[in-house]
Parts: sequence; C-alpha cells; structure tokens
Amino acid sequence: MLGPRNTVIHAIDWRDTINRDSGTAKMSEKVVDIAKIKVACQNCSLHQLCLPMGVDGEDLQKLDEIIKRRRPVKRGDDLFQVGDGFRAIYAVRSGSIKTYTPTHDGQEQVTGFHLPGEILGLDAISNSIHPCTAKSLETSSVCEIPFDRLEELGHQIPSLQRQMFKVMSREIFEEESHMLLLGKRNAEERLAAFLLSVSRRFKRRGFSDTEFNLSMSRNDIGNYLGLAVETVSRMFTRFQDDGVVEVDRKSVKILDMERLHRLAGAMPVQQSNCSA
Amino acid sequence: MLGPRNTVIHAIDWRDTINRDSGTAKMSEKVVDIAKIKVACQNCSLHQLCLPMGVDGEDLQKLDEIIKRRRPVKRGDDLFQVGDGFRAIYAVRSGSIKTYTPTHDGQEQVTGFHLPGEILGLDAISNSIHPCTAKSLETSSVCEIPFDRLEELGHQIPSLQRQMFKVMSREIFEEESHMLLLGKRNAEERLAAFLLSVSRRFKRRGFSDTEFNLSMSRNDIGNYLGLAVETVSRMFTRFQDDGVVEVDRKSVKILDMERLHRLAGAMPVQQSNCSA
DNA sequence: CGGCTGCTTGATTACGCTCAAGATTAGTGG
DNA sequence: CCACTAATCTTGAGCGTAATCAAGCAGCCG
Repeated sequence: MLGPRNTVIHAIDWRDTINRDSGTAKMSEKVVDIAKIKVACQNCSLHQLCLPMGVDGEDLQKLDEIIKRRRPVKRGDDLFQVGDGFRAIYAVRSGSIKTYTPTHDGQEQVTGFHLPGEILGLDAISNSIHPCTAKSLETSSVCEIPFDRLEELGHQIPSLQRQMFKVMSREIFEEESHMLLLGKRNAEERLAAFLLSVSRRFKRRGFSDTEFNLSMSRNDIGNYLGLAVETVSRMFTRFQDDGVVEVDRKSVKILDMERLHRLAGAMPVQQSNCSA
Repeated sequence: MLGPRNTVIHAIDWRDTINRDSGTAKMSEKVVDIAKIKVACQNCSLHQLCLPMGVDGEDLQKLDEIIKRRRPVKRGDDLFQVGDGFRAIYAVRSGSIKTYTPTHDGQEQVTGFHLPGEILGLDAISNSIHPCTAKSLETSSVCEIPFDRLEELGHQIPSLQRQMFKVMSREIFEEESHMLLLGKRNAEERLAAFLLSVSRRFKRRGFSDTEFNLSMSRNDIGNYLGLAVETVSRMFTRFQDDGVVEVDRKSVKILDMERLHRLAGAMPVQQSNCSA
C-alpha cells in the first residue's frame, strides 16, 4: 500500500512540521531529535512539560527505560481506537493528535487536541478500555508508556507518582474549563477562547503565540466547540473582517491579542494564575 | 446569625435525608452511621465505591487513620471555595455536594453533583488551588483526606495508588461524557440523560433507581446541563405529560425507564459496559 | 400573614443549525 | 505535470430550538 512515492510525500510533511524558522506552524522538537528517534527524556525539549517533570537523575533514567519510542505516525493513523484494551498511556512528542468519542448513532464528539508534551489515554485507566479514539492530525511522534510498568515506578519514585497525579488533575481541570465553554459561551466567545488556548500552548512550547498553523479541520474545531462547521467558518471571517486575526486556510496570525481576549469573554476566576 | 430555630430545622432536614422507608430520596448511609460519626472505612457502606476499594486489611487500617471525619455540613455551607489552598480531597459520605466554577463576570458553571462515595477536589491537585467551590445541597457528611498523607500512603500501598488513578481516570471519563452531552444533545436528551445518570448512581448505592429526590434546584440542573431554568421546567412538564416520569417539586418517579432511555438518545459506544 | 425565593407557563426574539450552492484545495491517476 | 475527482471550506437564505422577557403561582421562612 505504501509506495516510495508516498514515503517521499510524508517525509516532506514531516520536514514542514519541524521547520522552525518559517511562518507556519511548528509543533515539533529540534531537528536533531528527528535523526535519532530514540531521544532520552533528559535530552527531550519537552522534558519540563511532560511526565518527567520533577523527576531527575537516576529516577529519570528508570522512567526512560520503560518508555517505548514509536516511529512517527502518519496523518489519519489511529494511536488507539475506542474499545481497545488499555495497556499504555501516550505522550505526544511532535505533531498533534485528536481524541474523540463516537456514539451509537454515528456521531462523534472531539474531546481534545493534544500538542507535544501532553498525555493521552488517561481516561482508559478506570475501565481498562479506551473510551475514545486517538487519531493523528499530521505526521506525529509519540512515546508509549506501558501503564503497569508506570504504576510500579510510581511506588518507587515519589516525584513520579506526584507528577502523574498532577497531570491527571490538570486534565480534569481543563475539561471543567471546557464544560464552562460549552455550557455558557456563544459561538464568538468559543472560537476566541479556542484560539487563545492554542496560542497559549504553543507559547509554552517555545513557538510563536501569534502565528501558527491549525492542524485540525474546521469540522474538528466545530465539533470540539459544539458548533456547526459553517458557524466556525463565519466566525473566522468575522474575526478577520474585524482585524483581530488573519486567517489563510490552516494558518492563523493573531493581530490583536488584546481584543481577542475581550472577545473570549469571561474566564474562570482561576484562569489568571494558571499558566496552562 | 444561627438561632436555635435554625438548628431544629436543619435537624429535620437531616432526618429526612436518612429516612430509608419513605418514598422520598435517600442519599445517605444507614441510620446507625449517623450516631457515631466516626465510622471506620471497613464499616462504611460505601466501602466498595469509594477510595478504599481494593484496599484491605492492614492497609485499609492505615488509610483509615489519616482520614478525618467531619461533622455534617449544613445546606449552603461551602466545603471549600474557589481560590482556597489545596490541602485535602473529600469523599462524600451522605447527602450531596455541588461543585461550580465562578467566572469573572459573575456567571457560574456547575461542574458536577457529588453523591455518597464520590470524591471531590481532584481538580485542585495540579495548581494547589481549588478552581471551584463546593457547596452542600443538603445536610451532608464528608470525609476529609489530607493529600500529602495520601501521597505518602500511595507509595506504601500499591492498591491505593491504583485506586487513586482509577478514581481520577473515571472523573476524566465522566467529564468527557458530559462534554458530549453539552456539545451534541438537545434539551430533551440532556434532561433525560441527567435523570438516568442520577438514577443509575442511586441504584449503585442501594437506593431505588425509580424514585428519588433531587437535592439540587432547577437552576442548578439547568446550569449543569447548559440550559435555561425555563427550559428545564418545560422539559419536566413534557416528560410528565408523556407519562415518562412523575414529578412533584424535588421528588421524581420514573414511570417508563425504557422510554427515558430512548429520549436520552445515543450514548457513547463505551457506555454499555460501564456501570457508573 | 407577608415577603421572598424558586418554579412554571406564555409570548417573543435571536442565535446558530440546516439546507443548498459555489469556491478552493488536496489527493489521485493518467 | 496536468486533469479530474473528492473533500474541505465559504457564503447565503430560511428555519427551529432554546434563550430572553414578563407575569403569575406555589412553597418556604421569618
């Protein structure tokens, strides 16, 4: 199925993703990391955001040993599917992954977009079955962390257990924020808040917070925000007409951050101290 | 501010809550538990649902020792408030608690209703600050579990660490389900799903799944479901007119469970195996 | 008993969905 | 490399669901 032609194209996609000095999205680590796929945690640029945060020295070594680095997953590939048995959690290393829960009537709800340094699969622990599907939005690479091994290490390494609790807690917190968005905000506020969230997350990863590419489709965005595709499109147009952002297909440039914040409306009172 | 009159009234509320043989809601444990507030985990009827699940013998003893039982909290009392420093998580023992995140413009989003056996405060771990307020909907009692002690025990007791992960994972899963509801369901489906959720949770706790009292106001329900109060009220009326439920103020009797399920519409594909 | 809050019901409005068509881009194969 | 097809995105028109506004009712508590 995979001809040499295909391989070339994907290689190009991949290089685009890691191109740091272009005006386009850069959701990946340093170019050097690509060459040797098996980068140790201590050398990974996401070290500070990811599971190893707070874990160091010998302990980090141990954690590093149980982590399996996977080859890059192509756009459209599933990391895991709904119903799959739960064996590992995943950390995004480069690219981006969307997770969504399908319903019996064929609908889907996108539950999140995951950028480098973020963890997937935490919702599968309780039932030992993945309640959602994780699909790669572009060529991405992920670290696979076998959960039974991670649990063992959790007893041995206090800082790791603590970090796991923190990561899961953050996930709960983020989802509560999203509930607020879905429950109380109108279309304009939703899209503005979404753009700010992406912007903030890119910034933390060392990329521009004003110019980036959205790897997900308008459809995905709408689904995630509880809006019709058409509404998302109209809001983008409106923002552009108002001079708040400049949008060209996937590429977004935020022109007036101040106004975008005002458009996003009221945030949870906590949000101020929270550097997500 | 609190005259003796008040005290009496609250005592009455409390007795109502624990009255098992009336047709009204019964969200509490056995009457015997009330007398001696400090029930050990091993004697607690919620043992199987709560944090101690899977922990036994000597280990359960240790867990038991760090848990502080609080006196009943009265209706309207806050367990903790947004912005409070995080020191402990809480397990509901009887009654019910709502959590909500206030926004800067004075709005609120109810993020959950917590019944006996359920854990609160997990969203505060990552930032060490409570991002929401927890308010008691009726006279309730809770167990306070100091988090630093719990973390220590987590290293010593593998089954406890595991249970913590499971509890947090379940929370994430539940919130994803709620995201689906807020993003994709109409008013009718939302209220039907809500009633089914409450019904299911009462059943697991040994109460009737067809007759119960809702401790929260219509306002809270609407807020939680992303609907106006008026819409909630209209939907209750519609359900009653259709003979699906019988509603009298707080009291709900489900007459046609089958039809209520159909009204709730499509569930996540996982939901079938999930006995929440 | 009177004031208050919470709930219900009705009338009107508006936001965003649906349907539909066209435009642009991406993917595929000759 | 270009042409064709499929998919995605944009824009417009009309409609429907639920919000808003407004009033009345019932239960609760002082």
